Amino acid sequence: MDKKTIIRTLERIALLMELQGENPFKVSAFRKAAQTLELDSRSLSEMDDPTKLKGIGAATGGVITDLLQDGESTLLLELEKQVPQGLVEMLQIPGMGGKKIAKLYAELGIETLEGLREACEKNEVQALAGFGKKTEEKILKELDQLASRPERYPIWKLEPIVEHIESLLKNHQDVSNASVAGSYRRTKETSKDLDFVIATDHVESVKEMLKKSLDIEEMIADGDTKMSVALAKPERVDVDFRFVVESEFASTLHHFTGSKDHNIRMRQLAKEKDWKISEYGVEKEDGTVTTYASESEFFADFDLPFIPPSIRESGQELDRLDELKDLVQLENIVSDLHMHTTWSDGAHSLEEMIEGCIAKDYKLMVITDHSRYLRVANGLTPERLREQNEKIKELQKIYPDIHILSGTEMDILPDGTLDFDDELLAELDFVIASIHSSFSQPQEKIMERLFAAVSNPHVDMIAHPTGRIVGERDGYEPDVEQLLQWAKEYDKIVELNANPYRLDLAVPWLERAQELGVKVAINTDAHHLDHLRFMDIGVRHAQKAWLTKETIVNTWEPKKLLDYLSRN
DNA sequence: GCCGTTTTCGGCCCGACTGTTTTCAGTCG
Repeated sequence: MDKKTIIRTLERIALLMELQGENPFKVSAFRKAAQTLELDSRSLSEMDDPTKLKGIGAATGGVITDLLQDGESTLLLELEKQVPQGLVEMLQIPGMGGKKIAKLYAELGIETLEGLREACEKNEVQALAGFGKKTEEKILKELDQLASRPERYPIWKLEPIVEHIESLLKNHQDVSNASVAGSYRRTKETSKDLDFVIATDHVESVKEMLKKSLDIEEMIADGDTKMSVALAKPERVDVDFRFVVESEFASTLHHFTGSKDHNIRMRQLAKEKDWKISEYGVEKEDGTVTTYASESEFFADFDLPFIPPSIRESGQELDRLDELKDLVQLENIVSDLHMHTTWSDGAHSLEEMIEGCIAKDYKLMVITDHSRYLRVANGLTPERLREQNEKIKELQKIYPDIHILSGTEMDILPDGTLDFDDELLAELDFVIASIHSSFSQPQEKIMERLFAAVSNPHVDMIAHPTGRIVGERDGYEPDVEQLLQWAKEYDKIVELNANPYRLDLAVPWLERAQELGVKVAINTDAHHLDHLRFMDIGVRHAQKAWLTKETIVNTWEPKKLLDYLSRN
């Protein structure tokens, strides 16, 4: 029996109970028990007695005991018998929760999506108490859309939408403050919808502007303080707008940035002081409501430092405040170790990229164009690479304020050899190795290729180690644990590729890398000057794994990094 | 269902919106 199975069982029980229309507090007790186990970093065998944990009582503890003893839970088996499978799918329908689904099942015997459709078409649903004509119509409409709508949208699809909406808001005369909130602001890889908080004294005028400027497929809600729409283009994504007055902006932004668990922890903190947090401010013990000019002031009122949105997740961030001072920040970044120029498939010249990095106040940069194997990307032959190397040396004299290193992003070929020989690699300041081909090879072969790179003395870093595209493809699925072990053993850097398409490695692997003491570099892999801005997303992604400045080599001063690179 | 020393019963984070009602339940975040 492993911890994951226990957690999944408790969550499944909660879900099935919800579908029975159970008391929501009872349902959440099972969810909380699952979360308690999840948040405990110990494995099951390291735990003395999991049933003694706070939040686990007689019933949830009984489930754990059952699983440990018999490998199954009688409670779950019982529930699975009582609750038809099809009810779980009904939860995907917006507006349908446990209570309504339980009622439809109890009174009309509806247990599948198809059954629900038939009942609606026969107008049986609107006859139930608590249901009506509109509910029935809405269910039918949502059933039609169910198959076509993705559950979550990757960050790179949302980014242009967010930029567009933020610019609309910031350029509107009646908007004094506006920000995206929700999981997007927390830099989650994917989001279910978008949330915006808007400070204004003229809600109607801002709403009118948004209705006119956005391509809206459906108005989901249209109230005095909140408007929800489904966009038609470029994605059918739901967007929520919350309107507040300027003085409430900071606390509303905090509230709608979440996460839910972070907010619950904050509310518990407030409760200990006999205060009450709402999105409009903090109600003190004497009944007065305090508002804040910024989130920093809000946290300060609780004697807390500013907690970056990226780490507001499990609520456990409040137990790790002493680690905040070491957490990597954008202003700590002094170099970018992976970028392309017109020499291969980049859009800008060497000079332009150098000036772009100087504009970012970087102290060091590495030019890493593709190697010859990557024909589609105009990969450099050894001759052209040597030529580029010479050119960079000349440019270094023209730009003395930044260290310009000569590097390559060298392909690891499908047969497990490297694209350049050791003699050439030895002439370079920095060598990246990466896989761009034959993703579908068996893991064993992929690992053979990665080992060839890691074990080569000239290779400094493995770029985008899994080849994944967020929300699109899993990449070549290497044994990342093994790769990280090798990186430790051979003292190599693994990349956190900051391009929002990639964000590779993913957060759990970054946590593991730091745990093992493996060095990480956050790089933009810029193919365009504009891509240098991805550093910000990369840093926030790194924060989600609680990576420290020390772990991230591009926070290091040039001397320290150069010393490391000349270690052999 | 779980918790707790101002509690072993009564609250559990809190508020907006919709659709159903005719004062509120359900859902959502």
